Amino acid sequence: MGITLKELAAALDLSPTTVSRALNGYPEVNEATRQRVQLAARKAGYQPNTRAKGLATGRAHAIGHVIPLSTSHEIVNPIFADFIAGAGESYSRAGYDMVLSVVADDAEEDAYRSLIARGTVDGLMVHAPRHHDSRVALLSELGCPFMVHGRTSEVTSPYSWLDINNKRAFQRATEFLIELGHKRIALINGLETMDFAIRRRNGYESAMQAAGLALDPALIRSAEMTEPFGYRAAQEMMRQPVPPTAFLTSSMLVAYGLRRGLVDLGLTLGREVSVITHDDDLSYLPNGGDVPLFTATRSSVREAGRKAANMLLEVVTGRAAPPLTCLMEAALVVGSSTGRLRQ
Amino acid sequence: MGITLKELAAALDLSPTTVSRALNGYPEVNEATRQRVQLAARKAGYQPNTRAKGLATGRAHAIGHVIPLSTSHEIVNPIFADFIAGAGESYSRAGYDMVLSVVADDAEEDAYRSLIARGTVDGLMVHAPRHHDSRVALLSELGCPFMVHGRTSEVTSPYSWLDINNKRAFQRATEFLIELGHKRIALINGLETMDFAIRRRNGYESAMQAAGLALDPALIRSAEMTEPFGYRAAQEMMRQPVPPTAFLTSSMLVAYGLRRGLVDLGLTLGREVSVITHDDDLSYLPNGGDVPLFTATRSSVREAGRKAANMLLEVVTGRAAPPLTCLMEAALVVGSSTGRLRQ
DNA sequence: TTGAAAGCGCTACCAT
DNA sequence: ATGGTAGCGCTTTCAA
Repeated sequence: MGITLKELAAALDLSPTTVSRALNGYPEVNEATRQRVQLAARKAGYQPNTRAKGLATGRAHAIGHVIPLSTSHEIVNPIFADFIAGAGESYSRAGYDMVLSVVADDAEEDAYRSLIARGTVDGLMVHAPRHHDSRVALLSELGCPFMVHGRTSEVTSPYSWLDINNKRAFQRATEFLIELGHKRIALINGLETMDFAIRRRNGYESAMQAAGLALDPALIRSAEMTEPFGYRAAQEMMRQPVPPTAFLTSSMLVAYGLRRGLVDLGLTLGREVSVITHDDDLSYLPNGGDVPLFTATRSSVREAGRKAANMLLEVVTGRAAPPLTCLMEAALVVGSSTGRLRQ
Repeated sequence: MGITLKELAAALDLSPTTVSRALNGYPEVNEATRQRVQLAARKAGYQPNTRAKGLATGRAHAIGHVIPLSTSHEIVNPIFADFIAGAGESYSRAGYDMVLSVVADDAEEDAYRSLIARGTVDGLMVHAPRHHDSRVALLSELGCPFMVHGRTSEVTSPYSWLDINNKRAFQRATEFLIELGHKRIALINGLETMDFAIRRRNGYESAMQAAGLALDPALIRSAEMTEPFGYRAAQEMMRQPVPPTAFLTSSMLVAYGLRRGLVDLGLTLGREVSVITHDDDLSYLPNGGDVPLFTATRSSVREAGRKAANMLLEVVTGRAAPPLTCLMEAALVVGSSTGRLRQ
């Protein structure tokens, strides 16, 4: 370990009280004393013991993130990882620690309870909310500050959240494809137990209906967003009697699977079939026309993580009163030839 | 919060001492008393305060992972996320917390120092070791138990690590391609400041040299493992006077870029050009012949995380004395048509 | 088998 | 402006 406050005080021939005050910026300390203390602390490499400080103040200076194991395909999802990275940045900057709790599916609620009851964290971030999600009620009841990345429905009490405007994003993407003349647009959606997937489908359906286009169930598919899912969706849908001319999807992994599936069928992307991805950044492609239409890039997701974490910290430190909410618009990059109609 | 030990003791008309002993499995407690205490604790939802326990015992019951910000392209790397997920599993099971510290590049060493000095963690996991990495010396000096995921060179003191046998893996993959008749094999490697990349190159070079094949610098490229890197490598290499007939690479993202780059050139994967990926699992592809040769799949990386965490816990709890080491062989799936020679 | 009491390192209240 | 002291909630001698 390092040196303790008491030892530091003894070395300076001061009381622990004064040293503590000097280090924590209390005004009643003589400026000369403060300088002396700070210098000595730095020289001795003094760092206050987290646990002792926490015990005395009643705050953990830590924020918890709970990751259920099944969802941990999820952790592999760049969206998820980037969000965590962004949040971690904010915590570090604020002098908070991030506690990640990876637990079995059925132990998720216990994990929240435990983190709170043991006093390990001052606040919690809730990931991947389902359309109906009991965690919001649970955490409200437990009285621990929390922030949801996303939203959930049918919750009576207000709660803090930060979300991408998924409905609007998918609506715009669909409109774009429709303007290009597409009529058979396939939606390769995430699991529709998830709130974000419902919203995306709503956006897609709004745009289709507004354009007077029929909703063909054969063109809508929903599952966990993996590569195999994308691959199979591409293969199976293109083998239908009347295949889609465009695919709209939401995940980098699904998009990879889709593209591979289409290429394996001998189709040329952007000519014979279009793939519009939600979270894919393909701006490195040489042809400007191949820039994707529509992206929630890594940097924007990380930004979301930073922002959500900062909002949570506001609440935790009492600088703001919940609920705090934020609806971010997805970045929209226009000019994609991958949205081009079959010629 | 919850109820405290003292309150629980008062309610049971016992001393805190006895309650503590009963709950922590000390043998000298009357079995009847223990039952009574455990029942009451469960009913009251009692959870010991982490910080108080830590203060009293001197252990944090937490393990730290430090993620430098620049590397946090890295966090997006499925390999990295899966490892964390696996480690998190082990920690949870052992009743340990995982503390993730995301910090600016130049603050990495400080982050380690701080985590240790503040007593926030009992042990540390070191990620993405460079070929020459000062962190091992630092942590050895600080005397904090740690475990490296990977290895580093030129370190005098022994240290604990868990690594994939990268050299052997790439050697075997190269041999496989050579057996298929490939002579111009491109290596699209990770950043060669990283230890794993050096080892992979060594494996590749050994196999090439053993087969009497020349090492063409034009066929070796090294950079951070992103999609754009793969795309550009494919495009540029295939435009050389004598292009490669096969690509050997190490990352899912690079492989995606590579494949897209090749497809954009109008080439057919597995027929005109081969791509062998280290960490890609494409076993979902319908054609058995398209199963990838060579994988460090998500599940195996997660397994590595679990294992590394368990080893670290062994050291932290004093059940084993460092250094603990483990060299895992990469899974090898033979029979890939993506390794097929140009026909 | 149980309990009293002294800390762990820090903060915060009450004095001076 | 500085110091004494009582905890925060738990574990751990030492006694009984």
